[in-house]
Amino acid sequence: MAVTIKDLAKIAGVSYATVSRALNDHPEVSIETKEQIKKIARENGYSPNEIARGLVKKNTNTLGLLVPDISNPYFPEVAKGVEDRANREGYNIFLCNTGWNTEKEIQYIKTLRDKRVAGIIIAPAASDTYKKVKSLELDNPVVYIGSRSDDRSMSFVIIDNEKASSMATEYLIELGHTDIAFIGGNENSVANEERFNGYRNALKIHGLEREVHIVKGSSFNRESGFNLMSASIKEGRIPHAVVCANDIIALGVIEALESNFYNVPGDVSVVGFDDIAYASLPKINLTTVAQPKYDMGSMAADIVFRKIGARQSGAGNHIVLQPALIKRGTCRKR
Amino acid sequence: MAVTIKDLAKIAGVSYATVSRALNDHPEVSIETKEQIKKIARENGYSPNEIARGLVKKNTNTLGLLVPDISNPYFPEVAKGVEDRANREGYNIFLCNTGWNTEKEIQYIKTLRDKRVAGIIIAPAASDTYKKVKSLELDNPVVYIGSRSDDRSMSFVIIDNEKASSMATEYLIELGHTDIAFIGGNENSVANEERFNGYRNALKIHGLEREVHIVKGSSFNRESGFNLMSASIKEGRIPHAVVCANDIIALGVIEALESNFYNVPGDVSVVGFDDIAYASLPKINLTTVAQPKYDMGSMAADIVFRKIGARQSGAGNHIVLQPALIKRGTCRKR
DNA sequence: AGCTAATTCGTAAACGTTTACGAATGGCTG
DNA sequence: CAGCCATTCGTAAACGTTTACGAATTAGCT
Repeated sequence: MAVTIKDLAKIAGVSYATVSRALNDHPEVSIETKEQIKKIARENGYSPNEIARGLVKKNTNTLGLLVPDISNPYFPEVAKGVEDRANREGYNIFLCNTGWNTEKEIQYIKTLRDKRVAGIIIAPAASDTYKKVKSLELDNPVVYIGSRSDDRSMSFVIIDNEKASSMATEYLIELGHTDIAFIGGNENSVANEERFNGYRNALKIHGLEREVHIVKGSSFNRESGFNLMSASIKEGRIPHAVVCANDIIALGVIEALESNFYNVPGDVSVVGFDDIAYASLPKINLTTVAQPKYDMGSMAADIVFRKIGARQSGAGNHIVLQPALIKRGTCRKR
Repeated sequence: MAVTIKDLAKIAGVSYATVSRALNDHPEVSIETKEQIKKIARENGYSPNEIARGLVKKNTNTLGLLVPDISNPYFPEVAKGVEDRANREGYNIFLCNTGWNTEKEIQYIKTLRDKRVAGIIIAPAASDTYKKVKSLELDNPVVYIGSRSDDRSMSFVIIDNEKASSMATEYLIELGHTDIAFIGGNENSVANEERFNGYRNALKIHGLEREVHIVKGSSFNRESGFNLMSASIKEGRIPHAVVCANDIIALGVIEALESNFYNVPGDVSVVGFDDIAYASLPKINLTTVAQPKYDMGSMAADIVFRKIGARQSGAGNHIVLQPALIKRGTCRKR
């Protein structure tokens, strides 16, 4: 159907090798024939078959990006970072929404591998993502984003979740809160665990350990935050403050508190995590810890490209960026 | 580097055609050799080269999806719809963020064409997207999502933007507002235009035409909404109500109003468009018109697959879904 | 003129698959 | 036992490119 390089060759009266060279601006073809061939290509609406080209060049100009939930405003931001960076290199990205499901993750990674993507960027769904991926023994460079495994051979770009969470918790402690709860997201998520650890460590350091008020997480979404907080309220457990594993969880938590006539921050202080765009709405005004989402995306892509350049896989690249506590309106002195 | 079908053939002591057939479960190879070959494939970590396969099968199992701004929560939702539907067919999707830029759109489409995607789903950036795309004379099936051109040969899945906008405007009129403003998004966006027309028609029908209070749009984002409303306020133009081309614009509008000490809905009623997830937050509680975002995505993918099945391109498929006015808390009787 | 070197192009192989066609083997029927 | 069909596999071509190698032509130089 589509016009190929051979068709052009027939029209131009040259061999198809010459056509290929002309279109790729090789020096060993004369200016005139180059012009001629390019003209013919234009006139016939020729479009190079990238997949044929990819076969011989062993390069698909394609990256894979796995995110747990593209509906969480955190991820579109990193996706943009990845894509913009990839674009500068002429690469496209496969977006894969894993739904916090490691099965689906592996499924996706396998097809990305079969499609011979040049690299894979993973915002992992759970802690066993790492082993599972490792067991795949991929040839493709992989870089994790948002959380890390302790396997130093893997590359990642993260913020120090634990420290960030500690910062948030200590801020709450400074404000005079002692009964501080943690409401988590997916329990098997590494980021969730790190954030929980940061929270607990901060309490421990300030001698508040016995006050730890854990609400086990379930999912990184509004409903989960709402339900967990509601349940806690129903049990009569009303903490002074709550640190949430996520901004959207925080939104659900606030929703639950206020629908039970607890004022935020009047009665309960709340701090989120991620600083999604909607956290800064005056009506929301959520105190939270910010991550450089876009930059994390572009840096992850950057690492992939470095790995592609350097032929040997080499050691893992590790980038840990600084979080920032954004003090807004959902926390108050007690 | 990677193990190929020929390597497996050598190990198994059969021809590589047999290997191919075995791995694809062709009937003409005996059960035993099939098992044998599959075992060898597993042991050697064989992964089929999809791009080589794609070359001969002329099929990449890949779709392209163009969205203007993945950061607008509307688009991740349709992206999910597209992706989930595509996944059921074993397809992956290239996500392309066009930034409301038709140049970038065309650029993307060209590389998608070169990469021989099976189909392209476009949430167009502007009204001239249609002609530009048409002039590309693509072989790939294309379906538009979110807005249509009058060229009936093109496929699309949309809601009736004009009607939806009319609904919203009439609701405002019913509530007793007469001075109703429209704050738009990107001016050359078709959806924006349709929504503006719906607004104006509603006013006309109710004899309010002279009251039309147009604030020309600039972009589909919060800053734009904020700036336009702020400017209007600065000029002393405080409408009774404002219909926004977008939820995030509405958020910006509300922000501007309230930071100037106008109460919503006490002083000014506001209605948005899209019903993004954050519109339903109690603190936001935005009255808006909802689109079945996820379904629109999956239906668009559906059309693509139908087109792939039917060899001839055929007529355009047109799906127009029903919007729903979601009455929440940002509108009040006057 | 004769030789070398540069320029320009064509031939063919390769990338890793799928698949049409044909060949070999074996079993069955009459 | 001849003939035939079914089963199972191999050979080779094809998909649309890139590129190493070599051939042909021209130009430059002595």
